[in-house]
Amino acid sequence: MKSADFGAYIRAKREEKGIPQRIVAHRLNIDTSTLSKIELGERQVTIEMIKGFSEILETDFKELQVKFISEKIVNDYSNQPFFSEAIENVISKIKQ
Amino acid sequence: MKSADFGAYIRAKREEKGIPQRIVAHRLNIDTSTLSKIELGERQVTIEMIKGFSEILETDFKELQVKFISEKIVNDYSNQPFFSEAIENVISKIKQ
DNA sequence: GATTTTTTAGACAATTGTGTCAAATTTAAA
DNA sequence: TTTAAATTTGACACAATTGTCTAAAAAATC
Repeated sequence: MKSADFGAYIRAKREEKGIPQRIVAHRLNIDTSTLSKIELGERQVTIEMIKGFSEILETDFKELQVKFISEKIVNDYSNQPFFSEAIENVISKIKQ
Repeated sequence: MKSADFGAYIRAKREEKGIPQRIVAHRLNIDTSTLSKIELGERQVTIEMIKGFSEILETDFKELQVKFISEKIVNDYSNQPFFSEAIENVISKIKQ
């Protein structure tokens, strides 16, 4: 599961705002070491962290949540046969 | 991650055909103990197993694959805020 | 250039999930 | 009902992943 994508995105946002890892890590109750690894793609971002990231990085929660979930799904399954059919099937399930 | 759903489905198909776990397990190179736990939802079905299941249970691969992936996605994320938006976003990514 | 701050790296223990084995239990067949 | 087959259970070793700690390295500040 490569996907340093999201971690890199977080880093970009953080540097944009000029906030050190120390501050973000504190908000998330994690070590700076862990955050560093997250940004480098060596640790997973969990969905529970998204709200915290959006708040401390002043990024729209909806946007970040959508980005996180959709990238995760694509990373996990897009190379699988019948991926698009599976997504269509998800939509069918939602609409019920 | 409850989701005994897929395991139960496998079991139903297997019993429909009257095939003992022993046979299916052998085809998948796993222990009957592992298969039992899979059917009971105590072990995960991996996507690598789907092809084998479809062959030994004489079930359409596409159908099983779609069922597996879509159920996994729904189980993992459907209770998250902006889930449907995330799925729409996946579709956007696919179409590129 | 020295000092402080930030970031990274590596080692580690803790946690979690895996498949297998052997034995127990349940089910089916004789 | 015995016997045999099928299924389940629990203990276990093994692997993968996690977050933290300490110290090193890199970057920024003075």
